[in-house]
Amino acid sequence: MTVEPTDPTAPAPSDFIRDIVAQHVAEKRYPKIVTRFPPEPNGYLHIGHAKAICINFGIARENGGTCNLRMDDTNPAKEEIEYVDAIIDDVKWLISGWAEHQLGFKRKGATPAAQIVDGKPDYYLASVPADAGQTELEPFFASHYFDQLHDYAVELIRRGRAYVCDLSPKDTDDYRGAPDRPGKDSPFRQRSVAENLDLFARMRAGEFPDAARSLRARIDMASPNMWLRDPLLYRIRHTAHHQTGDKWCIYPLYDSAHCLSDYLEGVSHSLCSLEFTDHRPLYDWILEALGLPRPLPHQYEFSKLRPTYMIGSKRKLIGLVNSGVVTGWDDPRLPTIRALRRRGVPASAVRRFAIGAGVTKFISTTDIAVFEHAVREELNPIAQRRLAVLKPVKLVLTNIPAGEKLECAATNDPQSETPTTRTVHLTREVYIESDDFAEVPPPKYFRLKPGGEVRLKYACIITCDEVIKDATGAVVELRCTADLTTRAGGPNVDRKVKGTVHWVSATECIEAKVRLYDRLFTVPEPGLDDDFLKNVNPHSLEVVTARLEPALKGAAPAQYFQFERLGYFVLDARDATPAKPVFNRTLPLKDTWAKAPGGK
RNA sequence: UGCCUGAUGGUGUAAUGGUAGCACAGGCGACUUUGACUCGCCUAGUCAUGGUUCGAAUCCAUGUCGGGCAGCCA
Repeated sequence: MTVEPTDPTAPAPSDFIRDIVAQHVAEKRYPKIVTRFPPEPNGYLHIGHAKAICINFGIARENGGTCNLRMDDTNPAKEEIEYVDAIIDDVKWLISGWAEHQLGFKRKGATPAAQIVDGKPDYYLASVPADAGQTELEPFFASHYFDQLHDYAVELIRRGRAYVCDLSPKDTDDYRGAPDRPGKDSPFRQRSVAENLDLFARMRAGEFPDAARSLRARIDMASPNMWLRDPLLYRIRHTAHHQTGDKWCIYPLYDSAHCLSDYLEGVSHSLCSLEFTDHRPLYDWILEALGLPRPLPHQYEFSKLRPTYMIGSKRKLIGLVNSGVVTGWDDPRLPTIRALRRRGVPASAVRRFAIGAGVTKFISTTDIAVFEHAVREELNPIAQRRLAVLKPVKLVLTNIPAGEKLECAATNDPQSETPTTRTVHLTREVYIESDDFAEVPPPKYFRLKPGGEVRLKYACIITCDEVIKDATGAVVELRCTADLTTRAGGPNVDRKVKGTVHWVSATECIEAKVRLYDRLFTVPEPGLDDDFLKNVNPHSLEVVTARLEPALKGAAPAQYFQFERLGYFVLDARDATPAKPVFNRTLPLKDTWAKAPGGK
């Protein structure tokens, strides 16, 4: 797909959902296109969520609409406030520069307001742009609708569409039947409206212990769709909620809360992943049963984004963190948004990848190479070039006196239309990459070898005269001659040699810890195996002490660098200090040589 | 042996009854003071079988294979 996700003027890529939205826009079915991104605050966002974010915000963006960020927090037992801030932060980062004007928040503390529409009572909570700024804003919370949700539940009872059921959880299961076997009616199904109203009020008042009773929709215990077999709407949970404290001891379930939350916010298109397909008839049933006055939202499902070599399952992610395989939720090897960000992946690259994967109902796995391509595609034009040597070997230019500094102009941004340069100093002693020298070179090796020539990038051509080894036979020093006539401005600057090699001055460089990350797993689909920990790549992290050119001393977090011929790097925002820089390798450069028979 | 849902090169995706295209990956070559980038060329596909039609990836039927659903999780 040839989209430019970062270009705000780019035409929207078409897919089956966008086609539907376009049709609704054409027929003016809704006053405004409103989508939503509804994470449950019980974990961190990951690359899979990025797809949902891109679809929901993308469709809002393309239709002059809004996408509400809503915490789907109807289960106090599982959710924690700690995740809320992280989610907000991740979403804002991901849409920044692309769809931040679409982000819908609400005034702090706001709840849906009662209104009359077409003579009917109604509740509505409008969004305000998150970038409006004048007032204190917050995301939406399903828990902030508990009053209205409760009123809707009461209305369902009044309409004879819901009842209080005294069946235990175990009996409820038994009565439900199985996919190929109809369930049977609860003995409490025919209670009177008055009795149901009374019982539900007493549930709310806290008269019954957890799970003693529940509120159920009265639909059809013989439905082939399990979710229509009198699904639970409310359960009793004597648990405090991070938003509502101990105000409630009954909490709505996903199915009763989600559709109504969408409605309350004026959502037009509720876009979610495939596993909710079976819930859609229930989503529609609840909204229709209530006879609501405004246009109803509708749900459409798409398949998740599953890149190879990554895992999306919350449980497995927790397993990685708790087992100590990774250092935390933002460990750069993880597919969480925080981790990707720390690793040096720009938000635009996450978007490019997520959008490029397309929107379908086909359950697919996306080659991680597509992700890596998207990252390089975004980084190549913007990353500042620098020289760094990861695994140094000393090289002495015997014809340059100690103390002499030869100025060389190094290009910062070769992809720019107006490239700029900085100065690096060529000195008598430099470091080059140990990979760039071979005493017995493989075929087609055009780096440095005994008696061979190579260009020190931005400097000059050198010849290797002598190889010095230690007692164990390891190469400790290369003694070379520099041909200064091949420097920029020199008479032989245009002399060609096959190989060009990066280097840093041994006397001017700085030391830094550099983390070389590789994919976390050794198999493309680690999630397939329940014992996925055994597929962890033991070499997913290598830490080296590298030598960097002095310009890197002033590096700031979120500055993207390309260490020439090596890859893309960023300062580690968490562990680096001014005195002790730490860099993370985002990705290595593509390396055709490494794939060649002689290469590595 | 229930309901829902899907199937296009190795991977992902487009073609909405009219030339099966794009991207990634892979291969070859050009360029190169990054074995990067860029550029050129190449490899490779409609799940199967019937049917409708002048014409089918697309519509119909049957089959095969994949995924989801039996939480008081979302």
